[in-house]
Amino acid sequence: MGTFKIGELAAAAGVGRDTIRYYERSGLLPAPDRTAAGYRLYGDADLDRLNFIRSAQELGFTLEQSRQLLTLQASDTATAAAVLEITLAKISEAESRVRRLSHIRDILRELAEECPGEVPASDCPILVYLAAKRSSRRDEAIKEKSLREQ
Amino acid sequence: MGTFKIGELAAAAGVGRDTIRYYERSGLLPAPDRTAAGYRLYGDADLDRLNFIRSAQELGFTLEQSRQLLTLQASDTATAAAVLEITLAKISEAESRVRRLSHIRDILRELAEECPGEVPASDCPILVYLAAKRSSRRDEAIKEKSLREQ
DNA sequence: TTGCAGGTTGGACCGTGGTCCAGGGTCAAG
DNA sequence: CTTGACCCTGGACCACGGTCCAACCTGCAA
Repeated sequence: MGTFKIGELAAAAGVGRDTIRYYERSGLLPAPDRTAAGYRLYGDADLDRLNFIRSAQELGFTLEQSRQLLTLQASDTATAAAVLEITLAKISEAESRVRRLSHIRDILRELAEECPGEVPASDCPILVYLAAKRSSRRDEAIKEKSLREQ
Repeated sequence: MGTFKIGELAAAAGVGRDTIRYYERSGLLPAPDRTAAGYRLYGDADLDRLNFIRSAQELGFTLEQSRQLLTLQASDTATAAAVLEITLAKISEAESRVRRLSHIRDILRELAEECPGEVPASDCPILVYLAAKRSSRRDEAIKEKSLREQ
């Protein structure tokens, strides 16, 4: 309840001042009122908005998606279905990342288990695996896309 | 068997020419011999090296880690234990990412299930969750570090 | 009045793994 | 001899989510 200068808002929300200005530039926070000297003045709604964004970030939403969610929240014509759509997409993204990471983890676990430790590095099954012909490791083209998304 | 120009090596390895030059700059590939005209000339060992790097990338290793693994492979004093150490670190990284992503996925699934779809967006339980006071959502400081690692 | 903490701006920079471009040189085929 | 495909270099640019900087201005306390 009340108005904050940028440093106060930053402290309240647990982010940096620069982050707040960055969010403003990115269209996540509205341009705030200013004092005569040009200082930004914020209110409780801005703190709520920042907290919303932080919660969304923790759930894996990008800033752009957070922006969309905030827009939906403010809309009086949008329905929950639009929010659900974004959420379902995020769920399947999380699912495929979990699948891919679990797969990697399993391969690494197997290799680590086989590794005796006290042999020369060049005999290490992990390096042998990495040096092996790639012909069998299947469907390169498919995986290529998901390399960025690990 | 044979020597390649950069385009041939790129095609054989399934990467771009620029990627090969980038790897050279980054110390992942040795500076190759050149023709009189300055063209880079590669051999089978370079193709093997590129394939090694690609395999390592698919297992989630960074280029820097790939470089370390290649160095260990080439060393005649290093033991497999050094490779194992890198691998174990990668495994626990994968494990914590899987935990985090699974947690997110579960929260989103729950919220999505509660969402009726045909209500105004602002009544959507997903948005309600994001707008809720953050006080309960625990241990902010701890999570903060892992935000980048999603 | 002076000092210092805070505010302002525009713009550069970070990591990661590339990708693209301009402006040139080279090489083999037709 | 020209055309086109390939090669060279140095440097800019991409996403993403910030972070930091210089150079300046403001507001409050001692």
